[in-house]
Amino acid sequence: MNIREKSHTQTRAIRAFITERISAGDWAPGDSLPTERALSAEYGIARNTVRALLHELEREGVIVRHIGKGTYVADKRGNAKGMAASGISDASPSDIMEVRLLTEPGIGELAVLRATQADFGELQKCVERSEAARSWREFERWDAAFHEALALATKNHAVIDILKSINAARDEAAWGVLKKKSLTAARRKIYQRQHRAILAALRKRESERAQIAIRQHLLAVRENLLGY
Amino acid sequence: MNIREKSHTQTRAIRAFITERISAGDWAPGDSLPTERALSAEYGIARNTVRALLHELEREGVIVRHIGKGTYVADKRGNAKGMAASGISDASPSDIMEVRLLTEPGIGELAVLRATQADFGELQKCVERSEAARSWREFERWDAAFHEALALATKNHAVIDILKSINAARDEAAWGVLKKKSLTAARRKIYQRQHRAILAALRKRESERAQIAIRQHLLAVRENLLGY
DNA sequence: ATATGATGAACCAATAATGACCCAATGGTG
DNA sequence: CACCATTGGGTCATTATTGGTTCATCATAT
Repeated sequence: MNIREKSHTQTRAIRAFITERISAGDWAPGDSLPTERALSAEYGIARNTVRALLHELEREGVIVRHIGKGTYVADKRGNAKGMAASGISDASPSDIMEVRLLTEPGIGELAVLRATQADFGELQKCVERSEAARSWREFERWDAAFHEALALATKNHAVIDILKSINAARDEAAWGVLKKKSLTAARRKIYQRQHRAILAALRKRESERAQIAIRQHLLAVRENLLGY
Repeated sequence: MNIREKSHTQTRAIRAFITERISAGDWAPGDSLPTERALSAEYGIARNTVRALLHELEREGVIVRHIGKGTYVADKRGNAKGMAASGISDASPSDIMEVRLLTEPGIGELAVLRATQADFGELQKCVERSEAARSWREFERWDAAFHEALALATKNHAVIDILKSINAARDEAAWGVLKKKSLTAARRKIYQRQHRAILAALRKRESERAQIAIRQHLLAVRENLLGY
């Protein structure tokens, strides 16, 4: 294939060439395409021209691009497969907190009904580890583990999978700054007390109290995270 | 296998390589993996990068790590394969109905707050199409669409994704028999009335009534589907 | 001559990866 | 018992890569 013919409409030919390589499976969905600079060099056209091209493809939903990461062939729904298989995408921190408030009290209700001693042990471990955490990141991880253990205690696979999705979404980049800023030492203390309160209510099989405790905890988290 | 390409998004390839060696039995369950520092040297990537990799694998339950001891291939749950495509797997019809009862009333609450006229139109369309359906399969599809439209009305991406997961799970094989058997003409009539009741409550922005209507509907579905 | 598209280069912003350094738990060894 | 090497846990500043942006300039067709 020879594309070396400097004409104004040359872009079209190259565009067709690239879409062909994509639809031919040469570049599979989820895969990353060569970088703009690489394409520019490979085809001997200016990077600006490549960019104009890719911009079109992006608008058509054929590809997805991210600064600092690369260009990916869009799959069924525009997830680059580089990221976590979370099942939840495009969700804002506000969205996530809302859905947590929606689901987690109910999860507590089920957990009260079905939790075993082993589940309580796991929850206890999470509480202790989170209290021993020496960094906000580590605290975050054990906090997430606590809420996941709560879901595991329900013995409901659908509940478990949903909470895993939520945790995965929590773990995504956009949160980083928010979490770090919101996790002061004082707030960690509060969260720890709330975690212990939740666990205590579960242990006593007090459904109502457990739900309220979970709700309070999540409201506190949201308040600190988002300011409302 | 050559991974020496030093692109700055190359850890994915190395990650794949490692999981491959694990699933190939190269590193058997219970065995210890090379140390972080060894892997770092072997693959020519920084130890921090290796750590990020292993951290992912740990979260996915593929490996277990202990300070001072080492990194081990997890031996227990068969999570080694990979994530579920839809986000929810292994969930029984009973699980699904439980999680629907847990979440959908709350979704109704949010929908009351945020639904636009367009959303009402979409819901209306689903109701009418489901009533015009000439097969139980078609009815099912519009019923699922109705509940998804409800989620869309919340404008919360996390809620939407979760309901899509639930719908995907509903659509799986194991349900077929149950659904077909449970969907008598009389029951379809009841469901239709309930859908209309839900939509009416939403239109009047009556949160409490909408939630109750949704709950009633789901209880009826569960009763017909599972007998309790 | 002018309009349009392509070019090249410089710079910005987000992300990935690195290297250097420390801490904490574990298991030996003297 | 004390000490120490090993191993994972974590932080931080820095570098490299990648898409995002802008602008002055050149080339070609009309």
